[in-house]
Amino acid sequence: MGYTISQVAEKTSLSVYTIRYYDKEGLLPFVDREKGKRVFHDQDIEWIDLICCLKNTGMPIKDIRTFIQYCTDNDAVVDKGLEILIQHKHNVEQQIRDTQRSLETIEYKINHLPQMYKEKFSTHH
Amino acid sequence: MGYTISQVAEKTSLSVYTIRYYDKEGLLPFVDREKGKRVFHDQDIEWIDLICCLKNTGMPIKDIRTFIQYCTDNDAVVDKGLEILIQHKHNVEQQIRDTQRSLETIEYKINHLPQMYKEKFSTHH
DNA sequence: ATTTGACATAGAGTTCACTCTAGGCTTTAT
DNA sequence: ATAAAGCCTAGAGTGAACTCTATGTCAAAT
Repeated sequence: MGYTISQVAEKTSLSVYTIRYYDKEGLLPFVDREKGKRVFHDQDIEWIDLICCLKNTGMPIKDIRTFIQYCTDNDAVVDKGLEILIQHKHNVEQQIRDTQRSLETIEYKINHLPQMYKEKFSTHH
Repeated sequence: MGYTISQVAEKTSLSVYTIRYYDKEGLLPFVDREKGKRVFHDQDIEWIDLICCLKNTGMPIKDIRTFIQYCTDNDAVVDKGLEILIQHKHNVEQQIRDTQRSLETIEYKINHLPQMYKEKFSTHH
């Protein structure tokens, strides 16, 4: 019943340091304490998974904090949290499109590298 | 014939500071000088575009430097540059898949946020 | 002739997201 | 009873990628 910080570190592949850092930064206001020690439950892991997703898709820590604050404040504000999540979803979709465009450019450059090389660096010109 | 640093800044939407920084970091060894001032040509812009693509897809500066060094050394090593580019292409493809998975998680969480909220924060439990 | 503007360098400062150290407490094993 | 392991906090340190400041040069405009 309840995980220690190092068990959560294993489960989430975050370091213990990072989890404490996230807590310090206000990302984990929902974590319980027992005699000063953090005790994590399954729902907490779900929240941390979401936090990791947001981080991995480029949301800065302070925006994640804002999101979590909206979610923990009260029912009225959870909608604002939802709004942030939906907006971020659109950002990530755009991000995928941008990365795909970069990928196309990289593929193009792979095919044209010898030529780019010649034009610029060949002793021949 | 040839662009100034601020013209290149406009074209690439990098700042003048960033371009100088990249040069300092050895990313732009191909840029000519005239009386101490950098003079950029169209091929240089193509190289800078590639550099931006690599940066935007998460390649660290020092790896970009290595790549550029391979490309500028001599014909024998340009193949090594090509190899790096192809490897990076695979990384980016993986990165897109990862981001798509994160996106799916975010979509799932959007649908389950009210429930996650209730389970953890509702006064009712 | 002087002022303005764009360029240059060296190096300091900033921000972000960790990552680690020092020092302390508490439970468990020997 | 002492040592080891695992938790805690506060705060210092790190590395990446800029971003800016100070200072200086030089060419063109007034």
